[in-house]
Amino acid sequence: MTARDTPTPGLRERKKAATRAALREVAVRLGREHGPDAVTVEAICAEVDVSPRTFFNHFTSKDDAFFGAGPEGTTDLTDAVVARPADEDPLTATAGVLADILDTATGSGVWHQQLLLLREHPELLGRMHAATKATEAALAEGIARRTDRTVADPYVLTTAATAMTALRVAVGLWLDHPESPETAARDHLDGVVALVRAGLAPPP
Amino acid sequence: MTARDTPTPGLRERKKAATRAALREVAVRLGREHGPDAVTVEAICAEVDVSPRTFFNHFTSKDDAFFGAGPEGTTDLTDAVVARPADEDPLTATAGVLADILDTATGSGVWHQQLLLLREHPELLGRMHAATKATEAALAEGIARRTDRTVADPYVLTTAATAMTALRVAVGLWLDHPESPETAARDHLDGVVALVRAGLAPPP
DNA sequence: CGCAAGACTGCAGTCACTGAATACATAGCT
DNA sequence: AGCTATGTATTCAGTGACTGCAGTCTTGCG
Repeated sequence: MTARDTPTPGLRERKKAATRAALREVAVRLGREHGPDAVTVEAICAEVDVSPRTFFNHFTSKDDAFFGAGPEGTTDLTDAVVARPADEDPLTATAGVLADILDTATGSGVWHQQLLLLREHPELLGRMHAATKATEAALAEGIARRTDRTVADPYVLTTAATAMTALRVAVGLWLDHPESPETAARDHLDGVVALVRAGLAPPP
Repeated sequence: MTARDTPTPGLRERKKAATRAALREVAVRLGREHGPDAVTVEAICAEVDVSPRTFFNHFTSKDDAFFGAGPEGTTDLTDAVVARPADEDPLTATAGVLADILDTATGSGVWHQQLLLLREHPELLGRMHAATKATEAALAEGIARRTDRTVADPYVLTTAATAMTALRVAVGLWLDHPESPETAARDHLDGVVALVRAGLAPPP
């Protein structure tokens, strides 16, 4: 969904990506072991064997290491929404894009660890909000183009915000039900979206 | 909505509350003037004439001074949702509670300043997320009691989350339209809720 | 008045984070 | 292969958020 143009991005960039991934993995693991606050940047860097300064060349803050904020293009999201089948209404199209992301994300082991870290230490939730907001803005942009409206339009804003909320609720449900198979995350999203589509009418 | 039990809480507590309020006010004002990062705790304390150590006796972090996190009871919210007229569906009842809060909040001058600070410096949004999450949980509890369900129920979670999202979008719209009178915040919320109730169906 | 509690202060220390100068490896060109 | 330009990692020095501790002063109460 991000970049399909670089089959071999060059040794230099590969090494950079490797250290970045190593830093994130160690950060998440240590965070789950001892709690995020108890983990110092120095400790993370010691395990990866890089200097603390290098850490901040990769991540703008310690928290950035915990949840990706990696090179996930937000403009791609806008295009993805626009590229959805024309017969889908805005909510369906947006939810579809999020569902696709969910399918690819559930395959990542680090992603699950990140979610568990978030669940165990809710104080980190706030830090992730920035990334969520960027995603929401990208979705709003796509919805705006699709419906020939502006990004300040109440309908556009509400739909984008609600879609992100649905994703959040769905992921929460998915985490709360570890008994179901991993592919169920998308199903949760579908269920939540169905509730929204019904106008949140009280069920029988 | 919070405490109506202490007519005169004693001189000591009044002075404490006064310094706390002074710290918050100065923090918000300086934050809007120079940006949150450029404002040092030392500068805030210098203006209020207390030691920096005292600052951290009142607020756990510098950001805590920017948005209240004051003694706003969350249990009251749960009761408020339950106490709504029985003929209202869950979404209506929840939105009604939020609308009431909105009405009282719009009267506060500091509240508006805090919102403007948030709008001008979105990186602070994340720090407020914790408070939002607590509010959402309280709403979910109320909805659960109202509908005779559990707080883990997808419908309950989705409704509470969507209501909070609606509030967020409505406040955003309100801030974007300073030309309308102050009482319009509630109207924005009504509009957003109406969109949700329609299942976010694409408008003509 | 005298005493206990609590709010405030100063100090020392840790750690997140930044800018600048530098060493080093890689990429691209000849 | 050799040379150069570019980007990455490192070292160093410094700022500022935040904490624990020990001690002072004010307030509340008997």
